[in-house]
Amino acid sequence: MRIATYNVNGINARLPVLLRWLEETQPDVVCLQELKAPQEKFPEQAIRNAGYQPLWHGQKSWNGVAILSRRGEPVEVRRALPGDPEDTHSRYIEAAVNGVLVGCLYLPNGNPAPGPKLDYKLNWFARLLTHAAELIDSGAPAVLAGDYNVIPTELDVYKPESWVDDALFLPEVRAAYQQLLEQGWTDSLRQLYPDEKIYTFWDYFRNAFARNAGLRIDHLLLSPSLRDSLVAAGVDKHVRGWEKSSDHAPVWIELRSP
DNA sequence: ATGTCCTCTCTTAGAGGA
Repeated sequence: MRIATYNVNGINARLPVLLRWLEETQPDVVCLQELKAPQEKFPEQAIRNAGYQPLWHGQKSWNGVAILSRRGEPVEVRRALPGDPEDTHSRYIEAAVNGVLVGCLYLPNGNPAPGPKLDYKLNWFARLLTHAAELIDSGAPAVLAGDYNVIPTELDVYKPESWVDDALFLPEVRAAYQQLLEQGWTDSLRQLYPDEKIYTFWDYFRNAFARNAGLRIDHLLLSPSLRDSLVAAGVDKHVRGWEKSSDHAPVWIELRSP
């Protein structure tokens, strides 16, 4: 079972690239972030024509998350992260798909930091930690996939010294990510490739992709019950080089069928 | 400070977000 995550940076602007990638790699489950489309502007028919059943939570202009499945209907569990009914951002959606609980998340960026945006990010992260602990306690086979906006370690950024004051790399943000791992979640790519430079995002600025000036900020975290099912993982880096590409590349894992 | 891309609007240029 292949599960992928892809920050599309505008699903309607990205539709040709998304459909080309789906056709090429045919992941079973796909988590999308940054739809940048209101609920009614999601390209539902095009996604269905590609063989996927979609579940999505849109929002005008910003954010927006979706789960696509070609292995039966994704059964919605929730479409918001618990813990703050006042939070209006569409940044989390969760569904049961083909026997796995899939949480698709778009963690706040947090820049400029310090400031209210960093505060929002840290509060959101605290809610994620609470929910993630409950998922582990439930014993369900679960994947938390998405754009975490966290550079976990120095190995995950082309030039760490340039990022020390950035909200993606601040000590308190990295510590929160570390807490997820301490709860028992497994960072799939690092599990299989502990020492390799692997990036999932390259800025549109300054010719970043050509220079491989990238960051690893898109992650697929596995609950303890899935840890031993992980058989492969990777980044579809070539997609970042396509015409009209997102600034992120798709990231995927392959789980052994139970 | 800058670079680029996407979306929306007090829309065809500029602002906000990333």
